[in-house]
Amino acid sequence: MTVRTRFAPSPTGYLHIGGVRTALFNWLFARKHGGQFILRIDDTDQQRNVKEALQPILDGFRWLGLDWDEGADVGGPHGPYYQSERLPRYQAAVAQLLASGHAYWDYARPEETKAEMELAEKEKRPKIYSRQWMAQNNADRQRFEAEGRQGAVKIKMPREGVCQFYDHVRGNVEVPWAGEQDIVIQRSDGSVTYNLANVVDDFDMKISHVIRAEEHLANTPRQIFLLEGLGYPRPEYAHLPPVAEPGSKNKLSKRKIPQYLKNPDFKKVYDHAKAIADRTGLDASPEAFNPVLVAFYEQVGYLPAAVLNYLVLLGWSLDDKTEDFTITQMIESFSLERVVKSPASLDVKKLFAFQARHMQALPLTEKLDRVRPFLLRAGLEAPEAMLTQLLEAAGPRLTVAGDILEYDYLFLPDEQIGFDAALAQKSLTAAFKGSDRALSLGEVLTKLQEVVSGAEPFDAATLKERTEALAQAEGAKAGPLSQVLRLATTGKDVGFSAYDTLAILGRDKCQVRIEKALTQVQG
RNA sequence: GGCCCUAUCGUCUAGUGGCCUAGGACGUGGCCCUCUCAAGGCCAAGACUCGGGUUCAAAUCCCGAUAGGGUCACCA
Repeated sequence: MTVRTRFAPSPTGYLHIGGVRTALFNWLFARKHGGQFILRIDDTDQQRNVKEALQPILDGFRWLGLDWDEGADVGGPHGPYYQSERLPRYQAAVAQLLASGHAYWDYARPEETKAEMELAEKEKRPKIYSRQWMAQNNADRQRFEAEGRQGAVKIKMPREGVCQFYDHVRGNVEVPWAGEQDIVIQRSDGSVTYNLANVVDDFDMKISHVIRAEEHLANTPRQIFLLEGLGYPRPEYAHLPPVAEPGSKNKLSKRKIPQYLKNPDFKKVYDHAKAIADRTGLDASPEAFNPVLVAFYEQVGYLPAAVLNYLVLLGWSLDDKTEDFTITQMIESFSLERVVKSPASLDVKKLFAFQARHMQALPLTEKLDRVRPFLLRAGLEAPEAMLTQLLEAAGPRLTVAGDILEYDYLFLPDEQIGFDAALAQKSLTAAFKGSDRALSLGEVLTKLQEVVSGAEPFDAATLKERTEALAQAEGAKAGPLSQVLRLATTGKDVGFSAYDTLAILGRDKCQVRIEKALTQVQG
C-alpha cells in the first residue's frame, strides 16, 4: 500500500507554528515510507480572496522545504485540491447517504435546537438531538416546509453499540455511539460541512494515514460512520498531542501575544527579533510579526532546518539523548509510535537554542548568502572580503542571519558613530587600576591613534601587539585599553574582539573615528 | 454537564516491574577561560499529582480522587 498523507489548511493569511508541526509529521511519515504528501485547501468558507490568503501559507511551506507532491499550485491526478471546487462530489455523497438511510432531512429551527441543548445541559444529560423535526418521508418534508422551515441534512448516528478504532498514538479507542450527535452535513443553503467534505476528500485522494491534531479525535467516530455509510475503506489514524502556549496547556493562539510576552524567555526571543525587524523596516505589528507564526522566523533569518528540528521534538523523540537532526535524519528516524500523548507547550527559547547550534554548524559561504539580504534591506553594502572577515570574527555571536545588523557600525558613515566618553573613562580607570599614575582620556586617545597609524601590517595581531606595548610602557592593562579603542571606533561597548573590529574597519576609518572622539573629549 | 484524552525537573522529554540514590536537552545559578559580549569547558540546584491496591519489588500494572485539555454548532 502506498502511504499518502495530507495537510489541509484553511486560507487564513498566515501559517501557524502548531499547524506546521502537524504538517511536518505528515510530511516525515510520507517521506519515510516513500509515499506522497498532499496539500489540500480547506476553503469551504468561501472567502473572497482565497488566493491572497493562501499565499503566505504556501510561502511558509516552501521556505521550510516541506514540499508537496499533489495539491495547491502543483495539481495532481486526484484533484481538484480546493474544497470550493469539489461541491458536486460532496452533493453526490450527501444524496447517497440520504438514499441509504444514513442521513435525513431535518427541519429544526436554530432556536429549537438551541433550546433542546440548553435543556440537556441543565438536566445534565448528553446533548443528543431528539429527532423531533426529522422528516421520515416526503410528506413530512412538505409539511415542515409549509411551516416555513428550512431543511438541512443530518447524519443518523447509531444509538447503541460502540465505535472502535485504532490510533497509532493512543492505541485502541472506544466510544459509545449513543453519545454521538446527529451532526449537520449539508446546511440549508446547500453547502456542506467539514466532516463530510473531509471524508470524501480523503477517500478521493486515497489518503492512507490521517495524521492530525488531537482536537479531531472527537470527530473520528462521525467520520467513521460517514465513510462506512459511503462504503469507503478506513484510513489509519494518528492523533497528535496539541501544541500549547508557553507555560500552560492551553491551545496556542496568535491573539494572545501580549500575554505570552509576560513570559521572560518568550520576550527575550521576541525582542531580539524585533530589533532586527526595526532595522529592516519590517511591519512589526503583532498581526504580521508574531512568534506563533512561521513568517516571524523567516523574516529575521532563522534556518528552516533549525525550526524543523525544534518542531520535530515537540511531541516526538527518538531516544533519551539525540536532539540534533538533519532533515534526512528526521525522515529516517521518525515513527508515529514514538509520538508522545501529552500536550507540549511552545518554548521559543529552546527553538532559539537549536537555531544557535544550526547556525554555528553552517559553512561560511552559506552564512554569507543568508546574511546578505539583511544588509541590503537595511540599506547597507559590504564587499565580500570584508563580509567574510566579519563573519569569521563574529563566529557564534551570529545566531540568526539578521544579527548581522548588530555590526552595522562597520558600514555606517563615520559621522553616525557616537562616542560615550563616560564609558571610555570607566575602562580607562580600569586600565590604570593599581598603577600609581594615569593618563587622561585625551592622552590615551592620542596614543591609541599612534598605535593605529603605526600598525604595519594593519591586522588584528599587530594591533594587539602594539596596544600591549603601549600598555606596558604606560604601566596599564591592555585589556581595558582595547575597550577604549572599541568605544572610540564603534560607539559600542560590546562586540567581537576589538582588534578584529579595527582590522575589518581599516586604518583610515579607525583614524577618522578616533580623531572624532578626540575632538569630542577636548572640545 | 455527557463523552473522550492526558498527567516525570520551570519547559521539551527518556523511562513499558528490579539496570532509577530517575537519564538527556533548553532555561537558571556558580566557577574556569577572557579586551567587552558571545561561544566553549566544568560543577550545581531542580521532577515521578495524590490516595489505595497487586507484587519479594512500581515512575512503570489496576482502581479511585484531583488537575489540565479536547469535544458536544447550519466553524474547520
